[in-house]
Amino acid sequence: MSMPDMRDETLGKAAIVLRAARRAFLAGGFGAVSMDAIAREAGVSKATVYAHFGSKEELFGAVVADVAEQRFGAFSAFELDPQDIEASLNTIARRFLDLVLSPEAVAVNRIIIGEVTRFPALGEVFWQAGPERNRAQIEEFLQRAAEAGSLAVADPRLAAEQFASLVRGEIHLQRLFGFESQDDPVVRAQVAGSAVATFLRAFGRA
Amino acid sequence: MSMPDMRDETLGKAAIVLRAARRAFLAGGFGAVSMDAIAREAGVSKATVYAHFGSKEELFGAVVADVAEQRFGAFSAFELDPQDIEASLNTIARRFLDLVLSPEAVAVNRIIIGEVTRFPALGEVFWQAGPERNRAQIEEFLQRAAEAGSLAVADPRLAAEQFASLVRGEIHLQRLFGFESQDDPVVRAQVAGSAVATFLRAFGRA
DNA sequence: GTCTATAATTGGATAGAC
DNA sequence: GTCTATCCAATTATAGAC
Repeated sequence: MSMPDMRDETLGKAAIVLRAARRAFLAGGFGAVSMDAIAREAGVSKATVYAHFGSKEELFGAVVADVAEQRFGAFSAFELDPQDIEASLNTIARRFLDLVLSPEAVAVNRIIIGEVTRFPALGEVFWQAGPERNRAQIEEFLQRAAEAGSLAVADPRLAAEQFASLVRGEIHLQRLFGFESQDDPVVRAQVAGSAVATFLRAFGRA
Repeated sequence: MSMPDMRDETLGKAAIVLRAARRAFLAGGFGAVSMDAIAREAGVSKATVYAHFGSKEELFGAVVADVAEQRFGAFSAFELDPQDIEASLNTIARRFLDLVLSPEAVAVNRIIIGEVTRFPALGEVFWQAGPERNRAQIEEFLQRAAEAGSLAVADPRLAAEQFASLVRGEIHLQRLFGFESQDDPVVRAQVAGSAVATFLRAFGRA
């Protein structure tokens, strides 16, 4: 349970530690962050950290679970109109891109990918919480659009995957590789627009 | 300089250490591998390791440079016929997919992404050595295909990015997240084929 | 250059008082 | 539950002999 709006004073020590650990791990990864550093940043002793979390691995797992519980993937497409197909796809593309390029999402992705060898369970958990939810949302909309006759989509699941891949494009991978450039909204809108244009050439009705 | 075919006896100690470090880092990442382990695996003393590489960071950087130098990205598309567009695109897609899904490529990607916060320079180096080369190869072919009248591509660079994104698809990200499933060639051929089909619907002439 | 042995430090984890 | 103080193992790095 994450309580981002509460002041430290009203939080239990466990929550304070968890919050500090989250900041630290997201910023530095697993290996580069020590329990000493977390305790220091939380303003408690290391013994207190261990009173609530049995080990560094356990604390790390709790952080990941906490982040995942915030429903990273959840962006909705339910209210969008399948008739106005180009505008709706553009909206979806922008929401999706803003989500996957957000600093916190990038940080979490980096950590999971970097530590999945050491913590094999994390990959699946996070895939379900993130990309899988996103794909489901997109698929739902494409299904509706196909039924409304706005798109020629035979396999909505595959089309949703391809749409997501097109929108993510190179920029997502670049971000994972540490490129901080191209952060301006203009580039994002352009990337999203190009992806939608290509998708519509492949699956559009007109 | 990587000399993968040479026996240990003919290699200098530096090369032996580098090779052992490469195996170790690729298997376990940076944080989980100790200099002791590398020295042991190389069959030399730790002092010898430090005689050739000043620090763990420096050794890690040398490994990354060594891997990058093998031209990870280099797959060629020069000999493919732009007239037989579908077959050629399928060949490109398969080569590209086989490359990015190869265990070594996945391992390197994981490490770079996981450690880019600690080693900011690595990201750019590897991007140039990998994805950028691939994109250039694809772009060159699309350019030729456009000139031959096989494709309706206005912006070859953008089209190459979109082609690469479509082919990589979800499966690449899944692999980075640790999914070892779907490794059979049938799935790969199917993924590549779907990507090419969608790409051709968007950019094909017929 | 290479080894053995060891220094120096870090970092995960705990004991014991309150 | 929380703190101070500490233990202990692992790890980076180096000294000194050959």
